[in-house]
Amino acid sequence: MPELPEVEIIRRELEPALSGRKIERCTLNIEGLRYPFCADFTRIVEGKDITKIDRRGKYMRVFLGADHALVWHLGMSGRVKIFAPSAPYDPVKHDHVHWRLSGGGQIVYNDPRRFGFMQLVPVQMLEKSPPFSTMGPEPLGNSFNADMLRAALENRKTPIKIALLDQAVVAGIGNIYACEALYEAGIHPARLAGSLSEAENEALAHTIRSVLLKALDAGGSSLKDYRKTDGSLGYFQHMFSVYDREGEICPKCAAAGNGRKNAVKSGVGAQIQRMVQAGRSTFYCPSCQK
DNA sequence: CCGCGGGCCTGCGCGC
DNA sequence: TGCGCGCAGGCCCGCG
Repeated sequence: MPELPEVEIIRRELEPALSGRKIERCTLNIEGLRYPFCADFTRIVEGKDITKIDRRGKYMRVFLGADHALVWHLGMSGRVKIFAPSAPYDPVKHDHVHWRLSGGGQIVYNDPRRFGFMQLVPVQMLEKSPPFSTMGPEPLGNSFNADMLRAALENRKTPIKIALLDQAVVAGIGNIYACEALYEAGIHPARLAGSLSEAENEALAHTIRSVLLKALDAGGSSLKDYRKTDGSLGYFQHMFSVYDREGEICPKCAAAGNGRKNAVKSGVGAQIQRMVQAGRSTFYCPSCQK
C-alpha cells in the first residue's frame, strides 16, 4: 500500500497524538500480522514513554522508553486510525491492534491483507539490523543527489524500474512513484539501470524528489486502501500521469501535439502502455520515455 | 551474487 | 444476480 509519501503523512498525523504519551493498554486481536507478535509484545509496549516517532523509507519507528523501537510497516493494506479522547471507537473487521493512550486517545491498526507488521527491536540494534542496515538514502533528505543515485545504479543490469523498487537503491519508492518518476524524467522503464547517462541520472534524481514532494503536498495517493488517519482520502491519484492510466493519451504528448499545426483538438499523442516487469505492472509512454 | 517468480492474505471489479 | 478469475500500493525466500 503506502509508499513514502503516504507513510510520512501518517507519521506526521501520529506525532502529535503519540508524543509525550504512553500506551496504557495494548490489545492484540490476532496472533500476528505478516509475522507473529513476539510473546511479550504487550508487556514491552505498555507503560513506556513514547519519546519519538520517525520514518525511514516505508517504515515508521515508534521509540518507547530508552531501549525499544517499534518498527511498524503498513504492508499493502495497512491503515492507522486516530481517535481523540472524546471520539467513540466502533471496532470494525480487521482492526488488529488497539492502543489506549494516556490522556484517553486511541490508536487502531487495521490491515485486511496482513502484509504489514509491528516488530520490537532494541534501539541500539535498530540501524544495524535489516532492513535499515541495507537501506538506501532517503530521497527527500538533504544529501540525496544524482551522485548517490548513480553510485547505486552503476553496473546494475536490472531494468531501471525494478532497481527503483529496490529499497537498497533509494528508500521508500514503490510501484506508483517508480512509474511516475521515470515518466517525468523521460526514461524508459526497461532501460538497464547502469546504462543511464549523467544527464538522465540528474533528471531522475530530481523527478524522484519532485514526485514524492508533490504527492506529500496532495495528501498522498488513495487507490483501494490508503486513508489518512481520520479516514479521509489523499488526492494525488488524480494527478498521476501514467500510473493506472493504460490507454489514455500521454499528457506530455497531448500538450506538445496541441501546439502543432496539424494537431486535432483531442486524442493527440501516444497512448500510455502497461507492461509487466518482475510480475508487477509498469505504466509508461512509449513515445516520451526513451 | 544477482535477478526472477512465487507466496503471503483479503477484497474488489470485471466478464461470463 | 452470482461466481470465478485476475489483480492490487510490499517484501521475503528459494531457485537457477
